[in-house]
Amino acid sequence: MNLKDLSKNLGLSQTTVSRALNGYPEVSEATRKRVEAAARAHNYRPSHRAKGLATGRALAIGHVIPVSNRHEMVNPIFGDFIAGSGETYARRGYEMLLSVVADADELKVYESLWARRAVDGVVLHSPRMNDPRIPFLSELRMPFCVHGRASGCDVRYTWLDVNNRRAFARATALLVDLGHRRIALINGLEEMDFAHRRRAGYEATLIENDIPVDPALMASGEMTEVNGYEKTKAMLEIDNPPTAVVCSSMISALGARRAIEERGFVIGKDVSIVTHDDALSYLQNGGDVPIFTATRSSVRDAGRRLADMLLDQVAAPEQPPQNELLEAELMVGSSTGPAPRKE
Amino acid sequence: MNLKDLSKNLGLSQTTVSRALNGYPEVSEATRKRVEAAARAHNYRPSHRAKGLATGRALAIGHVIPVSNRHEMVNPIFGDFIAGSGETYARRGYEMLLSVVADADELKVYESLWARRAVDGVVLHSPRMNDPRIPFLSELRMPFCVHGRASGCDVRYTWLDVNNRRAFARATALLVDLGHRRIALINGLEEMDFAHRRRAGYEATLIENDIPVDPALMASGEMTEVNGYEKTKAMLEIDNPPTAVVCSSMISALGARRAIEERGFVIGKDVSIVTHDDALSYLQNGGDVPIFTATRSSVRDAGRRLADMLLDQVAAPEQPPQNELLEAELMVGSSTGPAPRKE
DNA sequence: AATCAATTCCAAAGCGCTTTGGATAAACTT
DNA sequence: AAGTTTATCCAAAGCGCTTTGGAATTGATT
Repeated sequence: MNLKDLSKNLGLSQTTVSRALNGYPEVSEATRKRVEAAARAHNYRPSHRAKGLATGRALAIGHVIPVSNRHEMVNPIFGDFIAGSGETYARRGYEMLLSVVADADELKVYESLWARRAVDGVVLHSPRMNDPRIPFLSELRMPFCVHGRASGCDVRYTWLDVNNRRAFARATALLVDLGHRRIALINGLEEMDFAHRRRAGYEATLIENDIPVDPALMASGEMTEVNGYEKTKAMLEIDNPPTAVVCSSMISALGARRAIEERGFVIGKDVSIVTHDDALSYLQNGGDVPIFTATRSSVRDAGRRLADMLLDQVAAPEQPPQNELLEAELMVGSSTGPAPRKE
Repeated sequence: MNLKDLSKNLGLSQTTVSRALNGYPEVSEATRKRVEAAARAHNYRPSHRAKGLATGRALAIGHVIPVSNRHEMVNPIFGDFIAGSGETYARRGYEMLLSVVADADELKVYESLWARRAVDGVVLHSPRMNDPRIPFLSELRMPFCVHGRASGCDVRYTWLDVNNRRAFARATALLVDLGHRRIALINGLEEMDFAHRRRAGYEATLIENDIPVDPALMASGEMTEVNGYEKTKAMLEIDNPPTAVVCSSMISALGARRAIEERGFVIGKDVSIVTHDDALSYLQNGGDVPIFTATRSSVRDAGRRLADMLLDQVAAPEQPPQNELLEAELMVGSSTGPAPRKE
């Protein structure tokens, strides 16, 4: 059933039917009701494609998922983030288009999406420092919105980020307050902007408290269980090992826990853990009492909000870019305790 | 830059340019070369939307991601699965459209996608037993492909599945061979078809070996860390507790490990674990030696293959449905060992 | 020299919608 | 009664592509 058939059926012109369905005022209430009823009865749905052609808008937002060609890794937060933004798109009548792409080809994919007018805008994931995608998209004049930020990019752009620096400063401060002085950092990949900010927060707190920043206690890598395990394990073997670990993700924290327990230590007693928790649906941080003491910020909420910001920008491209900084909440669980006394 | 401009630029008709670019034979090689060069020079990309309108095909495949409204849970395998199928779509010139939807509204979304001709077909995720979506899509005559199978559906349809029954039979047999007789099963949600098959494999092996099937040793639930932990913990507290656990996912297995170690037991000595491993990129099962003994089947490969099967079906809808059953490989890691002697 | 087939190209219609620029009829002013 | 609004509707163009049904040109065949 298409517009033509429907209007023929009703004895009206396509114009009138189209206007009736899209809420234009130049249609009497009586005919509008009649049209709406007929549309429902015939299960009529306007073709998204034709609508897009006619209006020049794609009515779709692109998400380009970079698959790191180093480790073929898909960011585990991705599912929850998409779930959040998907809600917004559904509510506001947009489609979500996904492209999975080796990160080397990413710029080409943006260009192609835009040239074909396949989308009205894109969400940029996992920004790196001085991320080349940001000036590229700016120059393309394609609406976009970044999940995170990129230090070193001087153009203005829309972003939504967690206050990573503050979160990790607070996490570290909590451990310092508990008497820890050998605090390790298991961070994400160094080139990622969030990792950079987290480290800055961690270092700032150490320095404030006159604790030396020791490179031997700082590791970075993909946020996998195995990486968390290996980095923690290595650190526990050095002289003067850490009594506490700050982790960049629940998954690395699970690895850290394995390394610690494998060595016969008790979490929260011999070695404490604080981790960042993205509130992933399949990795809830325990029940009433969190397993891990954590800085928590829901990535699903972020997806919801970010999609709204992007759609706003698509609707009004001349408006100045919006920015939003979310604060993580610090939840104390059972993985932290006072630093063990030196014997 | 659109077709019209490009053809004007070349002094050719739109017909010729279109044919040159789409590889039709009624164009001389010389003009084809010329057209291709010009297209590249002007960075011309045909509008996907207009192409779709003209051909009647959407050139897109839909993935409807059900978000369980019970637990707001996004399936963690989703990211890797999408990464796999995305590769196929990119290679074959299709887009991937994602709809995130509360599972109660799922049928409506399929209907809408099809009525609007927004997609040429859909991938059906997480089939349940007697899944109503399968007859629904069949009746809609919409091409679809199931990741998994659904017992109790008598219509023929295209699917790709892991041999879950065999995998879990082998996992259980391995434990029986090691002398275990109290073997627990931490399964996914009972209404899921894969959980049903896994349980069937588990039970069959027990019965074959004259081991009683004890309901007290069988649990099911969402495959989260917390659920794995709680179910395992509860089982360890009963009389005659299990000496081995078969888990439905790495994530539950991490929870099981936590419960076991918390009680002071050593994995692979006091209690053994075998888990199914979907080979998720962020949850690799260790390095050279697997952490967990596991039945392994890459969900990313499944995504790649399934997308190919669906596109084949879209291209030739009259062909009979294809089915593919993948065998999981059994990898022995350090989480299994002989059953402890009764003291 | 006329016919035929093959090659190469094109004009125009059509996909399903929106939107512009009226047309018509009814209601209101002067 | 004539002119002016207002409310309601419509015909047709256009979005950017594909595809049908020729037309023009060339070379080969009788």
